[in-house]
Amino acid sequence: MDPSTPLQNHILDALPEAERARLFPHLKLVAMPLGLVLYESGATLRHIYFPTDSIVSLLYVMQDGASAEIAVVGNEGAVGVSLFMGGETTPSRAIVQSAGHAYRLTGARLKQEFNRHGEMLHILLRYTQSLITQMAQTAVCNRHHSLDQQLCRWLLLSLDRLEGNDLKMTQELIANMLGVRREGVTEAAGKLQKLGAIRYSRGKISVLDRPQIENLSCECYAVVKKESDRLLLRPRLS
Amino acid sequence: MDPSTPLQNHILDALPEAERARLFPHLKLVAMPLGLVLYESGATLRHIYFPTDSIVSLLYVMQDGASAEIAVVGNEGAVGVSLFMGGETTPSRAIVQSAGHAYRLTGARLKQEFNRHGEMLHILLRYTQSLITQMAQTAVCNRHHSLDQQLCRWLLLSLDRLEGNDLKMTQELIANMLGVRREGVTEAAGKLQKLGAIRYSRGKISVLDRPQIENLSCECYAVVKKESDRLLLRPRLS
DNA sequence: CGCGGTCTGTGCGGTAACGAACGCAACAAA
DNA sequence: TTTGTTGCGTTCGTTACCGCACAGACCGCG
Repeated sequence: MDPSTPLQNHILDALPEAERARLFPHLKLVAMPLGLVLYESGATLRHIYFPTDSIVSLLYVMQDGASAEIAVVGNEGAVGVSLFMGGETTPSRAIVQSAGHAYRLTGARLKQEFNRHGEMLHILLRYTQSLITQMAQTAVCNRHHSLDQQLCRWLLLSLDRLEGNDLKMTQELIANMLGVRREGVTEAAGKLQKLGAIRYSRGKISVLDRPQIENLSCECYAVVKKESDRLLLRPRLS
Repeated sequence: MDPSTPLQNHILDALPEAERARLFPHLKLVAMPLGLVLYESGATLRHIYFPTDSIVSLLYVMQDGASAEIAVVGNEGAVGVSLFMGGETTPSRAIVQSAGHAYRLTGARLKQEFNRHGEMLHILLRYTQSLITQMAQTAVCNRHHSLDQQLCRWLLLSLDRLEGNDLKMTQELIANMLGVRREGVTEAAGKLQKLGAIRYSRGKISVLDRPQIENLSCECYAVVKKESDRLLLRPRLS
């Protein structure tokens, strides 16, 4: 493959030619099967991952086994920011939520590139800020919004990171992500289905009416989306 | 004042002699009165603040006026990380939660120092990671833990950033931070008072039995504290 | 075809937090 | 001393979500 073809990951694609060429030989395209754990809470990260057509959830799992999603990462970002932030580990778990692929880079190579203080550094830092926004909004959303609204937000976040309008996802798994009961998801999803906004059966959800979902969602989705676009799509600042 | 005296802000104090000396002439010690808004949602940041004896809350305020605290910053950190992360703004508000002082640095000077890629960069990035941890844990806590537990967590976070065991804070303000009703705080605080863990009246809270508060708190406080210590107190890595 | 596992639907009692309203006490200013 | 303000306490009905239990529906497989 030619180093100049798009890699389908926004961060890699945003790199200037020289940096991309330098990095390219060290990128390894790997499969990301559903449920694969990229890193565990507290475990030292070996690689950073740049998803292409996969989605990864950053999940916090509590002592009693309950869990909550902190953020979701797709082809707009990277998994393993603590590698270049300096901490090497985080108290959360990264798990593949939608199967696909990702480019993988060893921690050492990443730090090498990061320490050249080129565009890679700035892009990664801006991405990290958008990740921070997503986490902050998740906190707010968990505090104030209903399960129905949160489900809509979650569907939209996933949809934005996928081709097409279908996602393979059981209600049980969604419940794990949102940190709620499976029955709660059944009920909320049932409402959406009655409204004709989605259709689902046995682990496959088809979004039929995205505008309606956006309407039913809380402001959190829009805030994150807007901030994310501002940080990552707009022409470089400073 | 001599540039080598401790400044009572962990980030500044952790800088090597040379960087501290370079920065010192540009630091301005400013008063931080209760309620002062350091920046509004979406507004361009002019300065970065390094609190000494003050505490700043990062608060998200929703369209309908409801609010939720995202993180809290004291003398362990800095307010305005989006300046060096590259985004210049954030969708949250920074408001002084406990009066005191802070060192202030213009955004331009900060970026100048940051772009020298010295120790300042690494310290700020590690601090940012600890901030990320705090936000993530806030999200989890909002999802799964009771108001009582969250109040305990909040008290501990504040105590860690203050001298002594008293905090000036009405139940109404605490409710704003936690994003709950004032009555809920009254009830939770009443329980703590009955247990002899705290005493309060008219905006002054005295913590009498900190170990008990730690006991009643959820795991979230300990997780954040531990990760924060790891990132900021331990000898420099890599 | 029948069997077993996975996924979804539903119902029921329990509870934590909500919204609203009101009362009271401490303090400050007039 | 009165009056207004601020901070705290309490009550009541409502609601969203929980935990549990079980039933049906769909799918793959022998």
